[in-house]
Amino acid sequence: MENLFGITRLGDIRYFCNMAYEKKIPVDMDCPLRLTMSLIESKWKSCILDELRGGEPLRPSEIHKRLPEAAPRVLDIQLKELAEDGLVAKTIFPELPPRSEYRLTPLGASLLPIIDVMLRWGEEHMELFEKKYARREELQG
Amino acid sequence: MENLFGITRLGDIRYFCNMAYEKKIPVDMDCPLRLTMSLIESKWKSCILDELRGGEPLRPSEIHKRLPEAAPRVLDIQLKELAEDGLVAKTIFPELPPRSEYRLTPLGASLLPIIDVMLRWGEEHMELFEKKYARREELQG
DNA sequence: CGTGATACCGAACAAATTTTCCATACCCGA
DNA sequence: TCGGGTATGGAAAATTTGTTCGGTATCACG
Repeated sequence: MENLFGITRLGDIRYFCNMAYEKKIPVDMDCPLRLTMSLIESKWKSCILDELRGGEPLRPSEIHKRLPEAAPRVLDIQLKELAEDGLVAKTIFPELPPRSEYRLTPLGASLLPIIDVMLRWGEEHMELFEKKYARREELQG
Repeated sequence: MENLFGITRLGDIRYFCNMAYEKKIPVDMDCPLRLTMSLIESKWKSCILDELRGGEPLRPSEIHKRLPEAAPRVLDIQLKELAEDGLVAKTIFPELPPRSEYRLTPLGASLLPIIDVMLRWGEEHMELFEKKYARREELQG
């Protein structure tokens, strides 16, 4: 009935991914699809994984530069969540000014085929959606 | 500066998917990854596509039965969005009591490889996340 | 006549996510 | 000293998404 934590029962197993936000509704991980989606569905996570695909570690400032449309605060949060979920590893160097690096873990790298196929699908169908949806040229940016 | 429709410029191309909700921030479809994600990232869309994968059309009531944990209202909304995005086709039969069917379009079917790879990844890593995340046995449902 | 199934939608509310602004603390160069 | 870059986080507002309840309408069954 209620959706409060511990009361709603969505499945036999209760997990809480994405701990940067305190959730009241547990992620239902009985469903493999929803498990996978829950790890990558936030706005910029798939893009972050794509930026890290090469294997070389990236500093947060570099990730910000490569995804300039993302609010820096969101990238911070999503990097933290990706790290908590074990998809990226963070290395902090005890230096000043501060320096840190994020790189894909093997678990995160195992998601790359998913990123690949989504990327290809998007490239192949981008033109279709350009035509499909109304273009709002009258609004000047 | 502002995020109001028509003011914020996120890219050269402005689209508004998921028209069941009026959005103020346009979906940035310059990025192929975000285009693909925007079509399937809602809570139950990937599951709906998975249910329709066989090719045979399903009635809404049947989809509700197969996804009992989803709120019926959400399935209605997401089916509508999937139809608006061209991923499923809806057939309305002029009968009483009312009858309708949803089936995958070729465009929607072209997403199935993505669903497949996400489903397999989830199945292969479900056990890992069962161990990884705290089990909340003390809360009885 | 009352109940239930069918499909769908409005509206208010709850929850989750993103955005925005500000703050910490240190270093470097002008 | 002032401004900029570095990494990170609090906090509140804005936005998006999901939930819940109730309503429309018609038919069939008991």
